[in-house]
Amino acid sequence: MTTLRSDFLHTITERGFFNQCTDLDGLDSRLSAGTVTAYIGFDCTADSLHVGSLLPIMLLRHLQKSGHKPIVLMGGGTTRVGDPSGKDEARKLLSDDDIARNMAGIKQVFGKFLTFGDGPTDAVMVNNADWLDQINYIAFLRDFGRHFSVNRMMSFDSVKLRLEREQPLSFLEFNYMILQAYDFLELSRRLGCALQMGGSDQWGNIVNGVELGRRVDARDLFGLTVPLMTTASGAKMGKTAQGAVWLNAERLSAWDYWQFWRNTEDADVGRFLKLFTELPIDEINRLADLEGAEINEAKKILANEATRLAHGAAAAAQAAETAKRTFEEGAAADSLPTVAIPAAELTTGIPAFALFARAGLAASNGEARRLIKGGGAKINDDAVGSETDLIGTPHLKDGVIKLSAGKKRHVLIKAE
RNA sequence: GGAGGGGUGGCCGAGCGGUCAAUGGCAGCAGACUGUAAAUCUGCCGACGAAUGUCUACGUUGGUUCAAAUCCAACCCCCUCCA
Repeated sequence: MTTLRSDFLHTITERGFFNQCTDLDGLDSRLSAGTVTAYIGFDCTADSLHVGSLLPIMLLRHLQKSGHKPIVLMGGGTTRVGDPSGKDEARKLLSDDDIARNMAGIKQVFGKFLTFGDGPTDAVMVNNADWLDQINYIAFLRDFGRHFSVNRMMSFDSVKLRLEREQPLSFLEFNYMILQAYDFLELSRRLGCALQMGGSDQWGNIVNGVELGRRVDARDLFGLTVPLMTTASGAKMGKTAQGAVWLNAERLSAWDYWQFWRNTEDADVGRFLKLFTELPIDEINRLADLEGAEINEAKKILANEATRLAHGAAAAAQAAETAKRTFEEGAAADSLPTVAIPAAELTTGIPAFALFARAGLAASNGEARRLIKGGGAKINDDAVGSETDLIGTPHLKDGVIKLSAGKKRHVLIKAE
């Protein structure tokens, strides 16, 4: 890789975002010459995005910060088809209502990371349902279908892998890449968009769009992908026991979000700092070189920075403070997740297993019993003797009862 | 349309009349060791119940049987080959 002149490409390669590009030199020149408009598409398959989407979101953020214009494309239309990339099975079809609801949830996330508006480098959000829903089948086939070679489409991983594994691929899904290619063309026509970015699994879809633009409009379009994120031990990024690591506070509290980053594997700290914070590279290198227990300092900084971006400085500071009180001082920080129980019930006392289940520390009474039998449950930092012990008013300390499941999961019980 | 094969717990995958809440692996939870890490080792891992236990589960619906995930029938879905 030779020297890159544009700030954007320089930054993202340095920070580990770069996977591949259709024409790196050409893109570099274009970015150096002036403002470039670029887009990334997002599925509307859930009502929030999760950490898996954070990489492309950060990419758009860097794009905007280096003086270019990001477009967030909501896949309101394409979600109705379903992207087969990287999947062995067709996703179940979502209803239009679901899609609309999901889109509303996702929109909230972007406001934290990008500046929206009407200015030349302000981000805009568009929905591909706006044009895909209008398509006339025959006209579309004649105008664009002829530019796609089925032979070629079969060679793209999203299709090829499915066929090789003898997994079914419906014609509906087969069309996905054509629609995504068409999106790029539409965006280039409507908004002068010249670059599509996405995860490495989107490469085939992106290339198709670049080619369609050249064939139909003789446009120079570019594609760029970011690597697929996995942790150092090979797990997919952003999935935990409780489910995905959501970016919406409604789906996952800032405290849990902070904890997710705090628990990063050692081997990932440097890489994650580069990708998910905006600290200077020198500082990151220094942090990543910390050894042994010292690297915990780097993890705290990672958690602080990442939480600040998604939930704001105040939430990040509070999470950090709560963590300090809870883990370093062993105290019951009053900002731990709290569950209110009617005072009358506490007076009577609640069996320990039932309390753990109600606090959300166990999914069922049975699981709570197992937790207690296995010695992982604590009340006010003392192991619970028996699952049927009555817990109530006598256990209140400073007005709260601290329940712990293992070392990391804590909940405060308060009377109401 | 014809001939085969298959649908089992979050996933993969055994079981093929009772001893099956169902071997094993993965994932997950907890414990030990550590540093709120990884790796490793140990325990747990359907729901409800203090408990003998009760209930719900092996594509769906019926049937045979004292007894079915296991046998039979119909139906639904998937795969392979043939037309």
